[in-house]
Amino acid sequence: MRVSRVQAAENRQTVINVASRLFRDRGFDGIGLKDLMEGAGLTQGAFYKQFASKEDLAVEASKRALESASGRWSDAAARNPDDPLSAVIGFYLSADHREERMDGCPIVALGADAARQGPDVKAEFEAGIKAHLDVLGRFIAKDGDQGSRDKAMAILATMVGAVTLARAVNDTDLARALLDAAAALVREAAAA
Amino acid sequence: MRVSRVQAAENRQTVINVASRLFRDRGFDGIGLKDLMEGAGLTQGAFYKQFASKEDLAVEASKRALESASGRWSDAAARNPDDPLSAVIGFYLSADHREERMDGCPIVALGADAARQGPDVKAEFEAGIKAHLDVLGRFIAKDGDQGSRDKAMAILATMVGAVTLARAVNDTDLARALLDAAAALVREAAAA
DNA sequence: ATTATCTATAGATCTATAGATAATGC
DNA sequence: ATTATCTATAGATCTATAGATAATGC
Repeated sequence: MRVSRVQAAENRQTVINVASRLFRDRGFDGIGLKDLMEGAGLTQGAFYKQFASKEDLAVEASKRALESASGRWSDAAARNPDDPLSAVIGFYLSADHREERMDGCPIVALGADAARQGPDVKAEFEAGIKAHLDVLGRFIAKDGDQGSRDKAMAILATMVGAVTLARAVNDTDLARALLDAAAALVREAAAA
Repeated sequence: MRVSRVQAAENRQTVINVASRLFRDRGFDGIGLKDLMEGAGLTQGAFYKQFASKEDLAVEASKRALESASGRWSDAAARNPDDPLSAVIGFYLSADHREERMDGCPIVALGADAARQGPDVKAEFEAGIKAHLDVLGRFIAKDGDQGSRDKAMAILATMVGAVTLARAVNDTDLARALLDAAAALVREAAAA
């Protein structure tokens, strides 16, 4: 039954990856350790050799989800160096992103959950939000633009809020209008 | 043990009011029927004569919270007819609002939770979001302003996103900067 | 010898229901 | 007679722990 250290380390990573997706889909309180471990092909009993508590996993899973998310932003920007903002808007403020909670932005999926968690989870969100702001700041900054950090903060807020609103309504036309209106404001803010 | 119809109706309203606050504080999955009912001075056993299910209460509590929230917006606007936008920004994008999850905006506190709920909860969020947009649209509209609904959508997204971000971080200075940056963008958007 | 995972379980809590009680409302 | 609330409980699930197992790693 015992596996090698390498395998155990891999198992740990698999649990974190699974949790980063299932927490986004169902919330920190919406899924139990049994289902999380089974999602990684293990049983519940193996959990506590790998993690100190469910909250510990929430910290690791948040970190993983946020790093993946800011990575997606910089990848999209790198693939479209002429217009990185449009690249990010294109996937973030899209109907697809509205529908893919499990693989979408963790700030939208779990930001309100994080507000109810302890300082360790919030520390990961803080780092992840700063990483998003860094990516945004890099491509909206103009020569001698003092306020690009402030612009990045307002733009990130607009984008996170728009997807939150779009997901909270039934009407897909309203959802689309919310995303489009946010995209327009983001473009204005970046151009100003 | 039985109470009058009037008293029973009052009890129902109390449970809904308590739930509208406790759900915002802890999430739909973060609090059980026992604590909800005790918060209203009743026992768990009385629940199912009043509500069909926990989800049914989630629907009623969402409706109550959202109506109260859009009411707060129009009240603030009515008290400051010269500058209603500043009135709303003043309380919504404030440090106080960041800290009062339980009595604050339900779109921020429960929007991501609502995305995981059934269509009935989402219908209440949709109605509540539309009510917020109506209030906003009323005081940002200028003569012949075709895009005021779009502007209202983008502004609401910015405000909801900013409070979400501000609550997800530990650093209160960063939280303040996020709220202030959003306020600046909201003013620009409304003025444009 | 150590240990990652397994099965099994403790003890708490969850949603929901059943039956008793006591007051209302006819 | 009806019924809002109560106590009690069913049955499921939750987090966490204990002890067995079997493979690793020295």
